[in-house]
Parts: sequence; C-alpha cells; structure tokens
Amino acid sequence: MVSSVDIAQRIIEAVLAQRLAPGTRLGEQSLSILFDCSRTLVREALVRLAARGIVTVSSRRGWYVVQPSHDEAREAFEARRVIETGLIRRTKAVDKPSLKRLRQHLKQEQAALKGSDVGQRSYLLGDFHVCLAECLGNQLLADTLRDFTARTTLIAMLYQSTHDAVQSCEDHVAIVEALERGDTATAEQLMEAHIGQVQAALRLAPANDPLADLREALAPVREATPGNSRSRRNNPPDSSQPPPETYLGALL
Amino acid sequence: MVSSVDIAQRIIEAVLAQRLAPGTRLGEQSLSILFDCSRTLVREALVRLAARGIVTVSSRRGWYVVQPSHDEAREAFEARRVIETGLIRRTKAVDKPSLKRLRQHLKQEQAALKGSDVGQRSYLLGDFHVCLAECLGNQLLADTLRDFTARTTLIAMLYQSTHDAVQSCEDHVAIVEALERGDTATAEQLMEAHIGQVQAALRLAPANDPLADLREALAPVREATPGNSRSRRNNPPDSSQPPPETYLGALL
DNA sequence: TGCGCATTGGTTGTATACAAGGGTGATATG
DNA sequence: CATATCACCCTTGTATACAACCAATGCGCA
Repeated sequence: MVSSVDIAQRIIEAVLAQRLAPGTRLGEQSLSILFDCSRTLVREALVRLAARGIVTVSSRRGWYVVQPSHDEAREAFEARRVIETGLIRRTKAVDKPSLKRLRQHLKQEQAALKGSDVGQRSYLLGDFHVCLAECLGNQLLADTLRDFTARTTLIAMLYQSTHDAVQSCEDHVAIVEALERGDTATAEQLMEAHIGQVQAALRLAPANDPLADLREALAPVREATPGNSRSRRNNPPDSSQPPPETYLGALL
Repeated sequence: MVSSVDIAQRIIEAVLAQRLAPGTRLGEQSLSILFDCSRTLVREALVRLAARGIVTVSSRRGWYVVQPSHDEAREAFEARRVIETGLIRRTKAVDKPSLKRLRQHLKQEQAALKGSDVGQRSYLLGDFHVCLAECLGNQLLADTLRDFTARTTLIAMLYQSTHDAVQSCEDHVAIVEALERGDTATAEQLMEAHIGQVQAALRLAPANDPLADLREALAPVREATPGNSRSRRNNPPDSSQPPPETYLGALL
C-alpha cells in the first residue's frame, strides 16, 4: 500500500518538475481518492511537507503549495548560495565515482534539453545541485538543499523566471569541469555566478513597491507557454482555472 | 487546547536543554497522557519532528530520539560550519538592534553559567547560533540551524562531549565583539575555530574501529554528573533506567 | 436593485476503534 | 538444565466517525 512518505515524495517531485504551481490547492479528500487511501495518510504526508516548507495549511480552508514572498525568495537564494559555495569551498578534491556520476547527470540534462518534456528538464536542472551536494559527501545538506531547491523552483514559477535552461546546463558543465581539474576555487566562483544569474532572471518587482503583489495579481492574464498548459499561475481566488482533479493529475 | 506544533516545540526544547537524551523512547500513549490529548496530535507532532531529523520511528516498536551515527555527526558539524561561516562571510555589517540583541543574549549565557541549571545553559549556548543567524537576516537558515543545533546537542550527549561551557561562552563573546567592530573576517575565523573545538571535544572513536559502538555500549557504567542525574546515557536495551514517565517528565 | 443575514455544503481538526505486527515471558519438551 | 515454541500484551499503523468552522449562496427586505 502507498505510504505517507510515498505521497510526500510524489508531491515534491511534482513541484520540482513544475507540475504543481505555487498556490495550488491540495485537498485532503482529493488526494486520498487519487492515492486510494484514507485521509489519515494524506494528512501525514502534508504535515511532513509542511515541516519542510513546501506546503502550508490555512485553518479549515485547505492545504496549498507555498507561495514564497519576496523576502522568502531572497532568503532561499541566499541559503542556497551559502550552502553550495560553502560545500565546494571545503572540498579538496572529488573522487572518481562522484565525477562519473556528475558527468552522467550532465548527459541526462543535455538529453532533456533536446526533448520536449519541460518537467523533466526542470527536475534535472534542480536535481544537479542535490546530486552535487551528495557527491561532496554531505547527505544532510543534500536533503536540506532538495527542499531549498523545491522552494526556488516554486519561486521561479511564481515570479515568472526568464532564465534559460540551456544556459543553466552550460553553467553546470563548467562547474563539473572545474571540479574535474581540481580547481575548486573556480568551481565555487562559477556556482556563485550561476545561482546569481538564476536569481537575477526573476521578475521581482523593486522592494520598495508595496503594491507589487497586487499589481502582479491583477495584471492581464498571460498566455500559457505552448505545450505546457498547466504552468499558468493558479491562485486560489482565481476561478478561471480547471477543476482540482486536473491539477492533482499532475501527481500521477 | 494543546496543538501538535506545541508538542513538537516542547520536545525540541527538551532536546536543546539536554533533558531528552538520544535514544529516549517517546511512546505515543505516554505523550498523549502527558499532554492530555489524543494520540492523533502526538503522532502529528512526532511526524513533524521526524521530518526535521530529531526523532525516528521503528516500525511497530516505537519512536525514539535520534542517535546520530559517527558519520552523521561529522555531517552535522560540517553543515553547521558551512552555514554559519558562510552567513558571516556574506555579511557586510550587523545593524544596531541585532547587536543589542546579541549582547543581551550573551548576558543571559553568562547568568546561566553562574547558575546551576545545566539545561538552561545548554539551551542558551545552542540558541546563540540560531539567534545569530536570525540577526544576520536569514530566517530560513536560522530554522534549519535550529534543527542542526538540536542534532549536535544530541551528538554531544551521545559522544560524551568534554567541552567546557565557559569556553563556549567566551568564544561567543569574541565573535560578537568582532561583529561589533565590523570585522567579519575575524568573526568568521572565530566561528570556524569555535565549531571545531566543540567537535573536537567529542569522544569519537577512531573511524577505522568498526567495534567502536559496541565498545562504547558495553563500557562500564559512568557515574552521572552531580546535580544532573537525568543526563546519563539512556539506550533502549539498557534496563537499568527509571520508567518512561520519568523521562517524559522532562517535557514539562 | 443592493444589502444583510441565515442556511448549507464542504473542508479541515480531533478522537476513537480496530488491525497488524513485534517482543517478551511462560511453558513444554529434549 | 537448555532450548524451542507459543501465546499474550503492548506498540504503532490505518480507517472512520464526528465536531468545528469557514465561505459561498440564496433569500428576504429595504
């Protein structure tokens, strides 16, 4: 039978693959039908995810995929910078099996770039960072980074990132090349720049504009990207959306 | 009524104050009696804590405060080093209200050192790091650090740290002084050294000794520190311990 | 027509009942 | 006396029933 960790993992994977947009409602009953289990297990999974900062619950209203605020977005990127550059900085050299694994990951990324599966692409680009942390020998930080990566993925969706996937992949390649040369100083620098570019690609309104959220929310509806019709903004008050079942189908 | 986050917080606080030793069993029913609520709420709290790496569940046997392995201990300290030095490194200057808060925290630490409440002492020494992260402007990393600090507290209990509380407090003072001068480079260096010393004070067996755990477990019983009779090792198979109610009383 | 209010449907929050499994101790047997 | 087996008890795991509450909708009234 499906366990609550399975459910939580499926939801996180859907977030990482940009199949679940920030603000998506996750009804306990819908999920219990979808996973063919009782609400108990669904709730347990949601509580887990809430502890990891992926979902929030609004009392007696429902569970929602988090919509990180402007400030939370800044913190998330800073956190990733601290952890990822710090991990590289402390690394003397990366062992051969890890380098092989990283190279293989890059191949997967490149294959996904040629393909049309935007979700797979997003997932792999994010997973690179988790994979790297594991290769640098810290599972604890890798797990932490997975959650932070999920957050930044949500941020990218929410603030309509204009970042280019091809560019990201090239950055990753350069980082791994530097690590292969044992040039950790350059690798650290490249990682810093890479995260900075991803962050800079966000359409963040100036911090001194208190109406930013409202302005964003009330902006004319943007047409969905062709072939990825599910990636539109999906805020609870917006009733021009398909029924919940459609969203949750993204989990399967 | 008590909520599951309340319960989780109480448990984490007990860990930070060294009132809950690694390996302590946390029975759902005992906790539900203690907090006068149903098992549902207790379970929710434990699931939360499991997601944060503070407790683990052994199927149909029970919930236990985690006993980090040798390797996990290393990772936890490395993670703290990465985050804390990284945060300081990226800081230009600390604003006045934060400095005031840090100074006040140091006063509390010093007061606790004069007092006899070992729990309070332990709690404040750990909380300094969380407090610092908050002052450096990253709540996300501060929350993460709280969990990691709880882990290292458990590690210190498990591996019988010989570290001196007075020394820790002096380190903290020096770090804050450096930050007051705006000398973040020194502050970073001091933090690095401080965490290193705490880690070095652990009685970790050499890594190439596969019998380390067994040797440790089967060692003659060490007498408890006077005035802190609850801080003894408390592994499940050790039946020479007081009944569960005694442990869980530490939560109240 | 517009506004206020009550009702109702649907959601989460909590408790409880029951199922399933593991550990321990007693007991039978060699 | 040692050992293997069995049964019981205690634990967690899961489902379900019910309570509490929010929000939307429809109705009455000005």
